[in-house]
Amino acid sequence: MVETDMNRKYDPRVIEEKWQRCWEDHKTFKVTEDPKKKKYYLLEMFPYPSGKIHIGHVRNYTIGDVVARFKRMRGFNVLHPMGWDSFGMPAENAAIEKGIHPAKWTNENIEEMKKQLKRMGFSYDWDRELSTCEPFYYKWEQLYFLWMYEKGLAYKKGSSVNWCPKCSTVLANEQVEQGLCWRCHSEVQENYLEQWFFRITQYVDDLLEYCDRLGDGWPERVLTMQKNWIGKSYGLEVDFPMADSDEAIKVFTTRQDTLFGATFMLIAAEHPLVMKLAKGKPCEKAAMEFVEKVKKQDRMMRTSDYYEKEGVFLDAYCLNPLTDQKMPIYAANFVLADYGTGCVMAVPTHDQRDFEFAKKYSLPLIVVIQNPEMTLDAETMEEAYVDEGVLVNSGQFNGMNNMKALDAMADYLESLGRGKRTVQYRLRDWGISRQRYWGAPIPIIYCDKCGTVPVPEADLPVVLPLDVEIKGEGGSPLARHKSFVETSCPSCKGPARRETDTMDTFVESSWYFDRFCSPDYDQKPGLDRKKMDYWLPVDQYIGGIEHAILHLLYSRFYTRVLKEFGVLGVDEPFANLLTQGMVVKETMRCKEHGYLFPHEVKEGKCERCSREVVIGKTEKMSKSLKNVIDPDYLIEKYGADTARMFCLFASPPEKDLEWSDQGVEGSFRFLGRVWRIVEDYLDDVKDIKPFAGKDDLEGELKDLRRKTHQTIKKVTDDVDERFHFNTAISAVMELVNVLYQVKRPEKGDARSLSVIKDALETVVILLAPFVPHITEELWEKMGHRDPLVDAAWPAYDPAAASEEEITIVIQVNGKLRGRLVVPAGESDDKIKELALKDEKTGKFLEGKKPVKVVYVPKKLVNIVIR
RNA sequence: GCCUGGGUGGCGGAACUGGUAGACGCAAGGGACUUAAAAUCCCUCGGUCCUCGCGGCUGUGCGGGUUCGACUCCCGCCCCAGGCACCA
Repeated sequence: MVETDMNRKYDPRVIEEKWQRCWEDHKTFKVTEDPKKKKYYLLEMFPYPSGKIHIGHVRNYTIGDVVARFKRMRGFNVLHPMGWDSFGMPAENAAIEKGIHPAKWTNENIEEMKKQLKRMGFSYDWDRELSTCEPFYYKWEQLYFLWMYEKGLAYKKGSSVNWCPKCSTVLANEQVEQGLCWRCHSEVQENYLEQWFFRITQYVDDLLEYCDRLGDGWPERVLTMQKNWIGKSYGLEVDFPMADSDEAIKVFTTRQDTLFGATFMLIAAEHPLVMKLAKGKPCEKAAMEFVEKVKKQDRMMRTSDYYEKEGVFLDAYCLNPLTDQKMPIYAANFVLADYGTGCVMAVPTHDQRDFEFAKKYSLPLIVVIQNPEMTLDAETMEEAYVDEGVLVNSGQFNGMNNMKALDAMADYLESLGRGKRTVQYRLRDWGISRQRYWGAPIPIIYCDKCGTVPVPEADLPVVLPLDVEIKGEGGSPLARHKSFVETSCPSCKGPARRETDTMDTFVESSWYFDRFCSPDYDQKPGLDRKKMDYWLPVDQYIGGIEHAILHLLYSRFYTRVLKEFGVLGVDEPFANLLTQGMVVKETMRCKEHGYLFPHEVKEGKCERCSREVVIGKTEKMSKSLKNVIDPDYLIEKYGADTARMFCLFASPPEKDLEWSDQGVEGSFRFLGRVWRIVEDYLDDVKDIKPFAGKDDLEGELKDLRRKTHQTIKKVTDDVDERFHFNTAISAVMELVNVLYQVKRPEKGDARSLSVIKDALETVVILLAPFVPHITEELWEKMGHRDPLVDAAWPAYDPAAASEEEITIVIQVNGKLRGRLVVPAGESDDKIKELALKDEKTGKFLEGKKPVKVVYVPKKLVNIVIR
């Protein structure tokens, strides 16, 4: 059959669908454990099924797919799964707004997004697909909860939460906007609720310590963020005796060196001690009002600027344990109740907050660290002195450097029995209770007689009932669901109530990567240890920087818990982490119609009113700014390969990707260029074997062969070691450019054509991980029966890649003055000699004698003159 | 305020341990093909000066320094992005 021009044109739609079907039919990406092969577990952060994939997903998953396909070609047994983080609030909101059941909404979204992911040609083993909202999944999470409860790793305690009285539900911090509920704008209250917690603090030192061991595989900044979040600080607990009783106030400080300068005491407003001290005194009323005010202030804190430091005197005194000086006690709005002991010794001379407070309430100041540059005077100071210096007014410690005195003073206080070295952390236990419907039920039953009773393992899963009424108000739908709530006590069989809180969705995402290793395993404990041992840890994890702290920290914690249960055997879940940048695009707005979608702009004018469009800042793509690109549209117009190509080529993965329509066009053009050069040679090279590399070549063909092997090396290094796909692709572009430059050999010139064929095949193979469809098609056209996806990654031949001539740069005093082309094997002495004799360079020597000649082998000669 | 990144042509970005700054792509300009256009293929492309050369000077946020030689290392400063933010 004669091929017409039509079916020889690059038509992405046809070939992409063809190969996607082929991969699906052959289950190409299905993997099983194979002890003979080296495993490679590649994972991208699974998506929340919000409806459609966005460009951020396209980028994230394309990066992962390149690595997965590359590793596969390198002979690894690659696990590359995909699933759905399918519990969460948007589903509940959709239910409230549109009256669709969360389950229906979620599953429809999954359906749609799965179609889109398949259309991108990602190499997932879909047989391992999981969805966290299925009982089949969360059943095991409930089991781990029971085990954690047993070990005291899960516990219940009272804690304060953001509470919206109208919606009668708890709000996450990010759902409180300027102290108001994000949905109904009622004033958010502080509410004290019994909540479930995971004791993450039990592993705090281990989590911190391993930050350093993860060193090579994780980005530095993620580790610093985690370390800061954990916030370990070494200090001292010091007792401050009350002036008129035997009791004492305990404070935590890291600055015992300033203790002689502590002139008053501060207590967090919410601290019970505040009302205890004020009780029955004239200040009681003022104290109570103050506490109420601060509680409200606290809600505003996140969104407002610094608020003023305020306090109220509690008409009580304690004593400085070293000077016995009387210290007035204040309740203050800026002291944190849940850090340290909730009480703070105030040193106004050396702490800016304390300084401001002291000025406001005219409290005494004593300088205890003297500034070596300029003598400090407590009377005239305008701000606290917070740098290093020499101790003064500090008894036997006078004259010491304050940093050096830290240990000495700790020893002294410990010897007096008034202090004790301790460690404090910023990290708190992880509150996992959510007063919401669309989440995994917490497997606990409350009985009036027996108290808190865990659901017996045999009764798991506690299935989330689907027949609920979901309204915006009136609290959790679960709490209103009679047949769910009303149950019998597992221990006394009497009437009992179920826990109606569900778990934070971060719990599901803390172990999904484990479940991917044995997604169908239906025996206790839901994870098959043999498979865990084969696949874990994840060799490469890829996702957005927005999860740098919470998701990654929780996953690290959960891994430790599961290890303790013997469910798996690794210390850390993710050996290597790549955090990819955001996708950004310029914003466009019209004076009349506000932000505009790209399709609403026609030739720089607003489609509706023909006004000039103003190009705004480049920002992260978001629906509200309308600077979005629809992946479906891209695929429709250019195909998945072009979309992938652009995401990879425009910038390295860790940087932000700036969207450019012209850049997409360029990527499409390049693929067309590859397609045409292969098509062009196809008839001539179809039956020719690629050049095998024994006989000598000359001229252009030798250059082409050299370039071919240099490209293999460059692409291999860029992809394998650095994940720099943009430079890898430009290397292939260079090779393609050379192919276009080469003079076309005669039809019968088999030897020359074999070199061309080798170059063409190399282009196709090297591009395979990036653009799998077009390359698979071209591979087939070139006469291959076995699919490219299973082809071996080429090895480069160092001999073929080596240059026979090298260019030596000649510098005079570090300035480029000339070039020298010499045979690669030329001796150093000869090169130096040639450089010194060089005519052009000679002009710049001004007849002077070189003082020195620097020679960098195979690179340059620098002649130094005075 | 503190902690991370990062400032390179008109633009996105290269330059891996100090050794030819600007690979590759986009945009722009020119040429070939075409009746014409599109598509395609080829060439030019940091600035500046002139004697247009295989040319000189200059140029990687700014100011210093180290070095034979600095986009790269050190010190000081400016700007941008992100994270944390009263943690005692």
